[in-house]
Amino acid sequence: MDLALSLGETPKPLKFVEKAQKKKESIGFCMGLEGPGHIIKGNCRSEILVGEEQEEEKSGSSDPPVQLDLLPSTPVQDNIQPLSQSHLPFPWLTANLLGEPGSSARPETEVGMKRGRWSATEDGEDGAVQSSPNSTVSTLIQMDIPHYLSNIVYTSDQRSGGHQVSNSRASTDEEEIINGLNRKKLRLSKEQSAFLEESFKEHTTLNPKQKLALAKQLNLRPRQVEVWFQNRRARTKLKQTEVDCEYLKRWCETLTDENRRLQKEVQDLRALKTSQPFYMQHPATTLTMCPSCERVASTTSAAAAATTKPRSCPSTTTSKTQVQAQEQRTGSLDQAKTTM
DNA sequence: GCGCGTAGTTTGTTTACCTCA
DNA sequence: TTTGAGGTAAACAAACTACGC
Repeated sequence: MDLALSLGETPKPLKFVEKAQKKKESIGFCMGLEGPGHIIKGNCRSEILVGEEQEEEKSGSSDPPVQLDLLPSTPVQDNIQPLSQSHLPFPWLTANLLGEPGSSARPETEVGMKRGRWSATEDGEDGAVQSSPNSTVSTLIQMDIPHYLSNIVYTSDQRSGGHQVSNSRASTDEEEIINGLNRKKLRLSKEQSAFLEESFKEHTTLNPKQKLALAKQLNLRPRQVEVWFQNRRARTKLKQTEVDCEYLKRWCETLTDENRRLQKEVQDLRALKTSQPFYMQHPATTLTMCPSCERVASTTSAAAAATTKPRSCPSTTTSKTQVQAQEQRTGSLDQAKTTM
């Protein structure tokens, strides 16, 4: 993102900000400082919602900000409030995020925000910065988001922390044209991704209700949630395909080895056959392999026609002479092998 | 015709690596 | 030799399109 950030200078006004200001809309693209040297930036949600999204906005216009806490240290599941609404699409989805009518005093939900501020504790990743008051680099994003999530302000680290800011994608086509972009792509925050992953574990597909609830909870558009699930399913399938391919590859190698071994055995038997005229006294001999013991045995064509199982197979009823013949053949084969 | 899912594609972001001053 | 800036390619993910059911 190319933002002209400079300390001590007045940032260039953005066209769409100006435009929104003229419209007396809260566009929510905020820049500021969070302590000395703390650059604060972020593109805030300013979106002309249509259809159901617009309805959502209207429905919760007076609600206080929702505190989300996606801190890894506070697993979502551990903070699940007992579901008062059994119809909630996800067990870890707390009811207060669904914008209950008349519920002005919502309990806090722990999804990464505390008092409307992302904690963004992304420790463990190369130089990830905690967005604490002591952090040197943090991004404070104030999002002008739907009213049911209004006043949410969260911090997120910058590049070092990986995916951040991103949130609150939501410019209209008009704005995108203004910004010279046909398509804006903003990365979801780690918290959002983690939350979506959790929900994906529960359901790989979403019904409209679940999609809306998730979108609300994560402050994303339903379309974003939908796309995320689509891509997630695609990734899962791709991964599974790779695993299957790997398995088939190994299986193919095994079969190739087995085939090579058997061909070698056939070759040995043929060599034995030519070196021992004893076999020539017999009528047409067929080499067959017992599927159970994988032993190769020679049988007459009549016997082979009668059964596919070699008569020398230990698993079958064998006569004394057959065993002796097998032993004789085996011994000859071993002898032939040692002389090779 | 609408809604949804999938496959394939496009595009923006991140990151590692390299070069050079 | 070290360091930081800048360029580049690969990998990844978000978003889109076309198509089928």
